[in-house]
Amino acid sequence: MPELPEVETIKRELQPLIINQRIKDCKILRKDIIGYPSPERFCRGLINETIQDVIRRAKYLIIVLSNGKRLIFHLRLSGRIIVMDEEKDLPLKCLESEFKKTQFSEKFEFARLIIKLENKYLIFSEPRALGRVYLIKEDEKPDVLKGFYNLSYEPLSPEYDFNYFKNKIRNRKAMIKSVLLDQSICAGVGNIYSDEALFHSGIRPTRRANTLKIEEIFKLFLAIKDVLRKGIDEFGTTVSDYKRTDGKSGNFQNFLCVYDREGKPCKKCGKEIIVKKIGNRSTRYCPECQK
DNA sequence: ATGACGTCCTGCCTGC
DNA sequence: TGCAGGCAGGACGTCA
Repeated sequence: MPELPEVETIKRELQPLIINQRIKDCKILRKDIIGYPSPERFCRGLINETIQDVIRRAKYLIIVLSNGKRLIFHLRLSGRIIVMDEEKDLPLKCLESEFKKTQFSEKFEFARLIIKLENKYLIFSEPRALGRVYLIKEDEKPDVLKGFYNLSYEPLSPEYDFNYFKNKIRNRKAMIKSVLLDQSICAGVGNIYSDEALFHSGIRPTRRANTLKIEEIFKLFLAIKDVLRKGIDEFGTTVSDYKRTDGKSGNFQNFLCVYDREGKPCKKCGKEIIVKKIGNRSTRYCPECQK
């Protein structure tokens, strides 16, 4: 599941591949992944634009186009962005049938959107079809992107300082795990990095946020930044779906202490890592190290 | 405003 | 072997 470090990795890998490329064509293979505007307006608005930059905001990947337009991807659980060098200069309507039974079939199995650039294809693949793509003009703020406009500061930016974090969480009565998943509090943090940050700060995920002591809030604040930075350094976490643009896996799964480790011994104390549903989300923690 | 919970979606895994 | 059912999970809608 692509969280901040995974999307950051994809962004970095995408930049040298697609910046300055002009969009020649666009084919939507599944209409409901287009979050805004209509599929027809989406394609029309994309063609002939030039890619100026690739940036990231929380878990959103943003392709900045000429004329201030933005192509925004949310990968949700299983979305992938694949760049494929152009083998043949095919019109997009022939592309699928041409490639379906070839060595590229894997890349097209769950393709929901194919964007044809000057000498490559940008493929948005999403088995679970929960991911979304939006195209917005400079002055547009569609309701479907409400969450995007309510994000907190970037957790790795200087503005995301201890005071900001403390003020956001200290009056919350919900369990700290749920609070960390709130994108208006911890933009870009998802299930993996929230569990890991709680482990490293020794806090049990079921604790109510407003019961955390100041020292604990500080430990948690540092741990969030640490796991995110480390996640980026290791090219993200691959446990099931996430792959980099070239199909390679990330490395951070090798450093996980609790996530995906239920039933295994804690790396610190040896006790069994347990899993518990918190707010409909599986949450892993060490009952010994996290109080 | 906040918190708890249901819904979306579909591949994959488990169990009978 | 095959099929049903549950699970994964980010964001958002609904309700109290």
